[in-house]
Amino acid sequence: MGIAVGKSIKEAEKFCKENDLKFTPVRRKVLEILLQKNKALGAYEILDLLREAGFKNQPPVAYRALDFLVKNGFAHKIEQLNSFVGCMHPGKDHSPAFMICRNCDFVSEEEAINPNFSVSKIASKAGFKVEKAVIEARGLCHSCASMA
Amino acid sequence: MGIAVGKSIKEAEKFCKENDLKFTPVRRKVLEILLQKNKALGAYEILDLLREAGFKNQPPVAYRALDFLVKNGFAHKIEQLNSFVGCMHPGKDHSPAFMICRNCDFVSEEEAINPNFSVSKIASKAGFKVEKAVIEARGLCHSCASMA
DNA sequence: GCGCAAATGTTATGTTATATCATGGAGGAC
DNA sequence: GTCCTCCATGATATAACATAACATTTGCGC
Repeated sequence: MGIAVGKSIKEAEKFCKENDLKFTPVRRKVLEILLQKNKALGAYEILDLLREAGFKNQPPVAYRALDFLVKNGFAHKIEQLNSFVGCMHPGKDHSPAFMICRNCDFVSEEEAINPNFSVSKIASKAGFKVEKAVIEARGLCHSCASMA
Repeated sequence: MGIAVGKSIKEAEKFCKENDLKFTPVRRKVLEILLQKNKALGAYEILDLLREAGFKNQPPVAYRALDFLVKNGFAHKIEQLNSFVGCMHPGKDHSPAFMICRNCDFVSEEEAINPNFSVSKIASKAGFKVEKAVIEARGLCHSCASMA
């Protein structure tokens, strides 16, 4: 396990303790899987990895853990891929924007907050009150672009 | 049929003629459905409406027509809902941002282009080359917000 | 008419996600 | 400590979304 993964897990543990959330074994394991793989994984891929690790592997096992992680900011869903990534900036209040490489599937999480723009700004013109914004770009990551 | 719907259909027809695209009956009908309903529809809802209109209703019928419409800019997929909307600004080169009301399911399409912001700007810091950006906000539309 | 390419018809299946009810386990009230 | 409640998990089933693969038809240039 990378050291960064261990650190993130510890932070999640601490956050849960402070907020009366139960960081159960299956939730911890799913977060470890997401952080270790460091790419977008579908629920059923996660399920396979859970089985390998000795957990039960019916779909609700993965979806429940993922719901928990997403709801509490430890992971994000990538809507375009119907898959999930571990959060790179847990704990902090943030507006993520995801960059999804079409060649290598790597997903990087950037901060979308920008004083010049915001989805809210577009929205307010339309009289719309934003509660959650999804920003996902598809394209080529630096390393794949330079190979092409 | 609303007059605006007829107008959009005519524009689509013209665009297809000019670009050697076949605006076949099923493609036309799906676009009509999307424009008339003026909200996000799942492929299987569209399929039901196609059947009512006398078309075949196996899944590929809807998905193929939707692929055509999305590819050519006559419709968009709303990733968060796994559903589709007719395009409000067809023909023009555009970067849509969608506002999805969680109360009434109405989806409005705004223009996200802004020279100062852009997903590309966030991306370029990350060395990422954007080919397509998905921006979808969830929240409350003006009319639902004022009722609350 | 013939041949090609694209669209449609048709069957089957793959993939993603949730509903529902049963069971278990930790922690508080008493 | 025991009972109770709440939430998590176990387990089964099915719903919802999407595509693969191959056959058939249609429109069009020659």
